[in-house]
Amino acid sequence: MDCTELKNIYLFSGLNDNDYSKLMEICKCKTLSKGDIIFFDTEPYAGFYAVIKGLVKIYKVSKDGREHILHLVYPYNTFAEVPLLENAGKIFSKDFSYPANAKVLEDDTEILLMPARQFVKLMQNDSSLCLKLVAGLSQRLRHLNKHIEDITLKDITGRVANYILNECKHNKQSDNSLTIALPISKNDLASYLGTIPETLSRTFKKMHDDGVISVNGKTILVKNVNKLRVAYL
Amino acid sequence: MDCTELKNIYLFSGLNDNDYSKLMEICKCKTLSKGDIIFFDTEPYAGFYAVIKGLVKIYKVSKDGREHILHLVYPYNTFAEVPLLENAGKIFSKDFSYPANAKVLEDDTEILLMPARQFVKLMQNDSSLCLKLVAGLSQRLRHLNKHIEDITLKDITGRVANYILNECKHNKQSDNSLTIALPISKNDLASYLGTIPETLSRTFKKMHDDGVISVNGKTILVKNVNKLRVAYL
DNA sequence: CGTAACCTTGATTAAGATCAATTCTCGTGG
DNA sequence: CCACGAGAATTGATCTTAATCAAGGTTACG
Repeated sequence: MDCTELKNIYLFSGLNDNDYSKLMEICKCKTLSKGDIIFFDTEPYAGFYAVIKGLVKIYKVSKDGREHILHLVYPYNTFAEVPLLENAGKIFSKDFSYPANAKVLEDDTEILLMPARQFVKLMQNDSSLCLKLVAGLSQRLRHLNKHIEDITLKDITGRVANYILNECKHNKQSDNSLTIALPISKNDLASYLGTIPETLSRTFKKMHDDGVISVNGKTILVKNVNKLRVAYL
Repeated sequence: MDCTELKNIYLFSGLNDNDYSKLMEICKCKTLSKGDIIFFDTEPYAGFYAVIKGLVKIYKVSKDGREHILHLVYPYNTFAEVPLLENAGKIFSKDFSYPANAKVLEDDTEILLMPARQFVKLMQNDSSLCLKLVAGLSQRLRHLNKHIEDITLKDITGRVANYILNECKHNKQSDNSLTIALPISKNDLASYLGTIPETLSRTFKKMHDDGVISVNGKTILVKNVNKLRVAYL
């Protein structure tokens, strides 16, 4: 792996070359397969990660075994920074564990590990890196706030419509009809939206019957973006 | 107001005196009454706030008028930092608006405004402040993650039990029976827990019938902490 | 006092979860 | 290349939870 990948990581974008070479020195690259566990929420904290290629899910399991996905981590995003950054100012202890579970969703997923102690040192001596972190964390906070809003203020149909509309933003084509490809299984999507596969399936069906979308495997053809927005959201 | 109050703000704790006097220079103090609006989510962003005394709620309103409380801000906590910090690195634009609504819940609430532009300058030239921000933001991120976990993985009874148990932590007394005072109306508590007053009332009633708690106005007598944990959570 | 906001209680309804049964899809080994 | 089996997805029937609707009761405060 070369420095280019580091530069693409949003949390690190716009740093100078000196910073990058320092980061290069301390990070460790791994290639993983679908289904691999990166960490459990019981494991001692070793550092945070960045996804270079592939897809990772961060999830929690409730007492009765139900799983809820907190984040889907796409390339060039980082995860599990919080325990590190929250305690960087203080003496760093070994008692921390990861805040959730992380599992790989695609084959040939490449991740970078940033070991905790070394990264803290770097951060404390580098104010531009520090400013970057402030910005990156704030962005994450905003996303999380949005997520809470979505799951508390919208019903399932609204959440699904919202999800589809967001996906549309990324790959915009002709204005009133386009296709999106689900990056995850419908099971996982259901969990991410705070529901179960059966309900998601029924919701898709209802939208299909309303003539708004048409679903084929992991491909969704959005027939009427406007109606999607107006009718459900 | 004196510097002591600034030092008590968690986001700023442990800075040196030079930092405090600089912060003092730029911040503005206000005293507000119950029901006052601090900002709406439509207003242009002016800076972030710290609560010195009293209580503030941060909330969103859904399309059909339902309100959901995202945070309750207690003294020495800050709110609305995200838009500022997220964009500190870039040129600061005036197009931002606040991410949610903020309303005062108690009379004689004192808040501090940190004007955006001035604070950004300060932050960019002060690495210890910057490190503090990283830690503070991370903590917030953790709280939010916890909140998501709570509202997605637990039913209402579980959320209420969870809330009570958390309050118990703060004012711990004898181990198996104690009282807590609700800092907010039951309406607001319901909204914070992602439900409505009727359901909250019924949940309290059920817990009372089970002999676990006893509610009198804003005072809750927890009769059996253990049962609360084991039976509902 | 009197009025408004807050709280409680009951009856009803609706949304979504659960349970159960099939079908579909796809990767693997014969 | 086909067959098999496992996981994924769909569908239907039923049940549970919590929201809604409606009506009193209580509290706080001018």
